[in-house]
Amino acid sequence: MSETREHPGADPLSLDNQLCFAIYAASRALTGLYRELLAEMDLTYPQYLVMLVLWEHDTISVKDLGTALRLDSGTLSPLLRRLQARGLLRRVRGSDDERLVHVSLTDEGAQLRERARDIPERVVCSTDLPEDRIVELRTLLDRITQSVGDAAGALRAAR
Amino acid sequence: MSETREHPGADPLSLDNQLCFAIYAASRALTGLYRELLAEMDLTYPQYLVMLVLWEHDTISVKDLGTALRLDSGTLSPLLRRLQARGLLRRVRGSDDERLVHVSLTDEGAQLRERARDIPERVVCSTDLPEDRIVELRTLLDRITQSVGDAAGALRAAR
DNA sequence: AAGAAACTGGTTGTGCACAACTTAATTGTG
DNA sequence: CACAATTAAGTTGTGCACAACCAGTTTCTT
Repeated sequence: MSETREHPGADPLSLDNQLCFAIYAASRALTGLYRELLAEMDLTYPQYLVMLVLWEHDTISVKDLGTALRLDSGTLSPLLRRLQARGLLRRVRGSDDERLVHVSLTDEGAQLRERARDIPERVVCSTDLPEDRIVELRTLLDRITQSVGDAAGALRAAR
Repeated sequence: MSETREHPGADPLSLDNQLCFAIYAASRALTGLYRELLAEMDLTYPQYLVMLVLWEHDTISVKDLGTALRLDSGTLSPLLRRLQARGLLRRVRGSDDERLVHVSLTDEGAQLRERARDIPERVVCSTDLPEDRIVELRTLLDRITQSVGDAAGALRAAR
């Protein structure tokens, strides 16, 4: 086996490293695309995800939001604070259970939905994959997220 | 069906949102697994990627490193500084072209390779996917990274 | 009822990512 | 040669992501 290489991008990494890097690279590429698509609305991709959930639920606790997006309060708190500062949502401490904070849309936040309507289609076109491939891909990725999350959790527990 | 829904048959999240979120979630899950596996070496996943490249190349410019990992100097500069501070690598300004900085392994950095040997296998086991599925997945992801990167670049150029 | 345990959300600190800008070196062109 | 354009790396600023820790509530046990 020759070690000759002139292009650093073409070096052999083992199979799993290739896969992990592919997921990592695809995630960043996708975030970059959303950056362009969301620029006019001045939203980041994680902020857009929060808005997607709110457009469906209208009101939800920080905890449930974190469960849905698999993000903890250390990520969500400042993100929600920024969206609140922009007037897109409200946060009110629960009266029944004061540990809960309920997040809900303002009118402005609800209206933003219209401006975001065409984003899903634009993204799916940019992926340049037929629908059956997309479904296949998502299935495999969900499996990985599940099993890898379990494995990481097991390691964490054993630590 | 207790919820008022203005969209009768619509999915909670459209297909592309599911795919993008799946990639985003898988990427974070994988990073979390690497966090556990790399904890004893005190490396982050991006740092591990840099070390992987260096274990292959031994010496490489910051520019080529950025090309290989698709990261810019704003990300790499502080990351490399931290690895250098730990004594894992050196950075020397080029003598021929003084704009270039050449990154190379110290003995300690090279030795770390042994301790990282079993990580690829442990990760591939945690994914719980057969090899053919992994290859398939990587192929689809590479296609997405390519086309989405192109689309984002086109939007960026048109801005 | 009283204390222990669990839960929710928040803060702080570290480390990516990336845009925008700066500095210094090299290259291209007249 | 002069000098504009380009390139490489670094700096600064913003925003995730997550660990670790904290404060206030609730809930479980005794």
